[in-house]
Amino acid sequence: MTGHASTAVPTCQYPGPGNNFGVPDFCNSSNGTSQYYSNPNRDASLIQNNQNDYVFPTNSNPISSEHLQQAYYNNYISVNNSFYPMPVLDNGVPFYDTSTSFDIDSFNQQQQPFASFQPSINFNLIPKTEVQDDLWNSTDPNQASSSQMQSSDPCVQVVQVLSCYHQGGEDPDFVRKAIESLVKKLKDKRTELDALISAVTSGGKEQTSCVTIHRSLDGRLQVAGKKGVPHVVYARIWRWPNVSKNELQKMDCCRIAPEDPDLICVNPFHYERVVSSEYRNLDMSTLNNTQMPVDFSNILSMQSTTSACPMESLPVPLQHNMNTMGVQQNAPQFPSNIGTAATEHMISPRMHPIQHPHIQHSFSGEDPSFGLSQPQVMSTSPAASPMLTGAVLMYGASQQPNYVIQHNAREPPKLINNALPSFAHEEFNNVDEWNQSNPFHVNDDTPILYRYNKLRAMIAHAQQPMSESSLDLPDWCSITYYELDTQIGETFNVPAHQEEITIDGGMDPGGARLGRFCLGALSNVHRTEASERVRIGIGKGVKLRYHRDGSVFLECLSDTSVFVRSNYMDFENNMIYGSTVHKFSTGAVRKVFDLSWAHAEMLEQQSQQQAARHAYEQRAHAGGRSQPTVGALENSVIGVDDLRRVCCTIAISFVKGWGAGYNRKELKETPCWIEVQLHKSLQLLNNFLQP
Amino acid sequence: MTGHASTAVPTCQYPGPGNNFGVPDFCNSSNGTSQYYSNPNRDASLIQNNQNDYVFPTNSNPISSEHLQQAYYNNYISVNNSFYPMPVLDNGVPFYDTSTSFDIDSFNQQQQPFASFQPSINFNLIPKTEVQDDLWNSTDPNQASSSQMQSSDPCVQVVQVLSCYHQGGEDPDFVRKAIESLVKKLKDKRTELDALISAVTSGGKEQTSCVTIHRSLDGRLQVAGKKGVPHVVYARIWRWPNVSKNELQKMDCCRIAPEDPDLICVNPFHYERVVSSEYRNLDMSTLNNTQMPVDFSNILSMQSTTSACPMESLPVPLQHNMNTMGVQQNAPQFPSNIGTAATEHMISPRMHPIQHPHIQHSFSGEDPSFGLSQPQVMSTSPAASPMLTGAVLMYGASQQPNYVIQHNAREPPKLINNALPSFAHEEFNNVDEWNQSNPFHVNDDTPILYRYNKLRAMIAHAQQPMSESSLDLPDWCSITYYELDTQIGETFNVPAHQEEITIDGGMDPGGARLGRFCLGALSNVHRTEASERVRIGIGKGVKLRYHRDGSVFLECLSDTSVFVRSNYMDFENNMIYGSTVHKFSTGAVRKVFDLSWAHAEMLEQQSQQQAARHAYEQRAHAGGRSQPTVGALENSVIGVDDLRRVCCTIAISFVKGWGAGYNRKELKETPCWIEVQLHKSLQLLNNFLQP
DNA sequence: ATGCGGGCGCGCCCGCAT
DNA sequence: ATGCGGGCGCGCCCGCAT
Ligand SMILES: [Zn+2]
Ligand SMILES: [Zn+2]
Repeated sequence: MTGHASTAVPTCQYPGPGNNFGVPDFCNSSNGTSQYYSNPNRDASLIQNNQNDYVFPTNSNPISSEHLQQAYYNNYISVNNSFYPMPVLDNGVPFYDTSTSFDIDSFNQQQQPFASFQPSINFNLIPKTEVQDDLWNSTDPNQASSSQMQSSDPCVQVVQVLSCYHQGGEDPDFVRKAIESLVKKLKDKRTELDALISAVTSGGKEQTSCVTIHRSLDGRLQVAGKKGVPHVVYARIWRWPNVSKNELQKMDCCRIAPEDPDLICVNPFHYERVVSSEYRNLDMSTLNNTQMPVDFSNILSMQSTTSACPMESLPVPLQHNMNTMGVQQNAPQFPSNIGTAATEHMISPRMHPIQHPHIQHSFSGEDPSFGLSQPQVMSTSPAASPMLTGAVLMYGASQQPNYVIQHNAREPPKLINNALPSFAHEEFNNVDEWNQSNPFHVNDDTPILYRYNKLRAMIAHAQQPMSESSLDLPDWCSITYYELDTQIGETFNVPAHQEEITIDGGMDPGGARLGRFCLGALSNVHRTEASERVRIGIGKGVKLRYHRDGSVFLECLSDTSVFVRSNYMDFENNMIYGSTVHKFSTGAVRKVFDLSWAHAEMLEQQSQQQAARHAYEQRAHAGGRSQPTVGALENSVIGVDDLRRVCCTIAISFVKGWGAGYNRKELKETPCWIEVQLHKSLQLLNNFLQP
Repeated sequence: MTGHASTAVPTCQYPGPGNNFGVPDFCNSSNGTSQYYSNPNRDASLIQNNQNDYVFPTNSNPISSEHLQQAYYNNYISVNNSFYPMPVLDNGVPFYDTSTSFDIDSFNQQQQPFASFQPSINFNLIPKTEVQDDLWNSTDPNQASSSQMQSSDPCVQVVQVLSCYHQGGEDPDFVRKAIESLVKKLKDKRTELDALISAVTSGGKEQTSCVTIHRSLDGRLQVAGKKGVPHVVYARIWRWPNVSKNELQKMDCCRIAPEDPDLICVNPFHYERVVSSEYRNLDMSTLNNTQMPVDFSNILSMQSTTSACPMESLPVPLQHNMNTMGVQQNAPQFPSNIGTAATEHMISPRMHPIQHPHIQHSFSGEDPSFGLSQPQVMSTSPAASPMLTGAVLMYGASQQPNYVIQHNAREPPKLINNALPSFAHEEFNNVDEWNQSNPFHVNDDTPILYRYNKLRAMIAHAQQPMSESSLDLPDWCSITYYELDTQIGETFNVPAHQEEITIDGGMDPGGARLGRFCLGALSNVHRTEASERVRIGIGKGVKLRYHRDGSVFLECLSDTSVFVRSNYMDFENNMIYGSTVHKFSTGAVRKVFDLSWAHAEMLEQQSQQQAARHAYEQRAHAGGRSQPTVGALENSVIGVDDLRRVCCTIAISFVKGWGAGYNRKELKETPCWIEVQLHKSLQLLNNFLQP
């Protein structure tokens, strides 16, 4: 990465001798009978350069140089608070900064090597977006329809430009056809087509007028044999790949009423994504059933952080049931190897630790995390397919956290970005502050925040998940003590009536009766020096308090800090699960678990998996051009051991932290730590896994 | 075959405990909201028996008992001069004879063994119609659409009845859906649906009113994704499987004008098949080109009747070109094994000799020859697929002829059916007389007569095929003499200027100069006694006269009869190629060859093969449910050695005949015979085979 | 020009879930 | 009831052959 100013690099490359990236002059159509753009001067915002140049309207809100500098880090230009791929420019001038003309020749000579006219770009940094390449260089005979559009047709150029901005997550063939269809519908409505181009290419930064198409009788359109609601289709293409109809709300700027019988506005920036109303009245009945308590000792015995493949220790039938969260029994045609395959493929870290929130490694152009400006990444494989719309936003079990949130007594949490080089460490008093200070602050546009808001809505409108049947559980949690990756001593069960438990460095082996789990009494012949030293520091340890609503609070009693893995706390702080270590200073008390959250998370996982299965079956049924691989499905579901770790456990390391900024990468490298298994949540999970 | 009266057996079998084959009562629909047949007494022609019986209108023209007796021979009922499969009846009453009721239960219990309730039928005689079975017992998931029709829906029963009468030659899935679609369109037009049922089940014997459906804007409908003209679609299903739009002409009885903008009549018996007008102005330019004469010695050297696989002696490239009549070079994706495979598979006889014109062995229900009442059968394989719509109607090279037409001097030809037992030998003065005497006389409904009429139209409107270039041929024919299956002596060439040639038993080896081919001069050390005796009987032999229009006349000069294979004469007498031996008595003179006919035949073969190739490619492209086999294609094309034999040769056996009624089955078993190769026709054939 | 054949989307229809 | 999703045919469109 060179230090001097450079331009962004697009995901779609237009090699060609021309210096500009342009749309051809619509006035010079060789087809005299075409009604398309036959008036040479109908729009004042158009500046005509020469007969082959189409000049985009000058962007009224040029991006500041500091924004461009930020964008420089990862070769993406940020527009409208989101990252977008930027078309190729070789004049050093950002695309939106001035009136830049597109050269038709650059479209027609894609065979020339890209480097020949882009010498200033370090090509090692250019993300290879294979799907995009397929889009343009496809030799698929199924794409014959696009060949009907002559390359001389200006529609084709517009389609190609608009295709550059699609957000991935859809079948490229579908995206192409959908854009082709839209452009065709707009070709006689020049103003609206211009509005669409401006909206999309500016990423919504420009205020644009409505882009309307005829509304069909049932409000759906069909593209490539697939039906969809128009504004949802195009919102998915250009804004949120996985948005659903219920989540889209018209903004005030849109002049077309939602109930307009003739027209529908498909301007993707005339809609905002909101929490779906479908969760307002969420049915939590699965929690209130009074079915007999089941034996979930198998789940309890799982050791996701210490076993290389914890699923292997389970009985085979349970593995099948568990790994796909009940999907298996509903889909007999489901590949039978999905169980173990998912466990192995999804949890293992596929991603290098990020170095800076703005210096993300970019993956496939189809990756839903593409352009995500949150300081967080997914555990998803970089080879993720376009199907990966319901991907799990979490760190894998052995991925190192990049953030620390410091929890001091009587102080708000403070975020420390340990992924930055030490001289650049940033500190924010809370996530909101961090967001506000972030020049690329996004609102609800990122998958993780959207997802968390959805969970909050579910939690807010759900009934109390603490049903009577949970009173049958003899213990509310069990605690396992580890030194490094080895369990020391027996798992310690905390009975339901003992709502407070202290885990300390004491030596009393009978402390259980007094609500104490004395780690000092546990012997380890292989104990390391580091563990010896840390055990001394445990001191008064920590206190866990169990509330009747199922929530758990943690208080640090020790003189030294404890470091906590609590995915509920990640959620509360809008951090991706597993991305953050929560540092508890002496006296700090925080809620480390919430049963409603856990239940909502399980419901959402189930929903995602059903959607993934549906998509898989759909594609498998459709056959032909985009046969999904099993891998695609694997990537979109979460293994049950992940779910168990996220939803049903808390881990506490004494004295020593882990992750970015610490010597130890993983929790299981810390000298002394405990994992708390929360039984009510495990029971919920188990109920989900029942047929 | 038992001697007592029996009922006909259908191609589709309805096992079930009920005694009747019926359509359920439409008045007792369980769905109260259905508008379908909700008026219990709207049509006086309906007689209600019980709530599950639908009584068909009594046929006003019951078939006479003698017709039924004829039908008894082959287990098919003849209606309207054609054979139709007859639904299962176990009460001994013909379906059309009285008001017979259908029992819904018989449809719903197809799992019971058929024999258990049809004990009076000799099941060895029942043709196994696999395609029909597939239609009813299909477990193809692609046919899920039909499952949407509940078995309680009376539409289903009507569809099933109507499906029984389809003529084969179409994709069964398509047929089913097409009938379903039609019945659905007619369900609110009770009178027209009744008319359709009457028309189809009576095979047109009943005069029926128009059956109309809405006419689409472009006049086409779509069924199972395939578009077609409605009346053509249903005419193909119920009358002529391979009919094309141009061949269908509205009859006077139809009340719907062809140009009616709203309605189209799909009553298949409101149309007649006529010779397509597209042959009226047939382009015979291929004959008039003045291209250089080509070497067709390869064709001349072929000995189709004596070589087991004559193609093998040809150079490989020519084999490829010849076997598929130019299809090969136009279809690079064509299976490369079609060449030799076609030669072997199509020519060998696959059929047992027929015993009686009305006692045909029935083949697949999809076979286009199904129900053919002409005293002729095809050389087509009995395993012919439904694709076989352009099948070759001819006897194979080694199939024995079943008929003799006696040609006496100054008398019209007289047909003798030697396939009948001797006590039942029938003699007719000509084919027309035979047809008139035939109670099942058909008009143009049989493929062979249709085809021949088409050829006649082509001949009538074609230019004279005798182009100037043919004058370049040094010889107008060559003659090969055989004893049994062995050629004796050298092939005898007849120069173009020598328009008459006599083949006699003389001994003059220099007779060629005088226009004589003296067979008596040819020696054979292995000569059999039979050949010795016959050679004595050759006497003055035969005289061939070549006319400038390319036709050839044969005169029998011998005191004994000669027996002639002349496919032109077959054509002239409406006999299937190879089905007939033409017996020439002394003094008889007949035209044995016509060049225009030969050329028309080649054109038609080419057309058929192109259609077959098109169909093959279409299905191969479509893939999925009805992938055609290479065999299906093989069956629809004729090998070039067949074409050479049919179009370019005449064979004459002295004294002894062959085929049914004679001791010798095949020509090559006769003691003394000659084959005449006609060079102009061979040149035409060769031109067809040029790329 | 005209017919012909095929691709594909909206309208219609239907089943399913809630 | 209502929404949702999907099947399938007619209308529209287009390319090709003649
Ligand atoms: Zn709008
Ligand atoms: Zn009619």
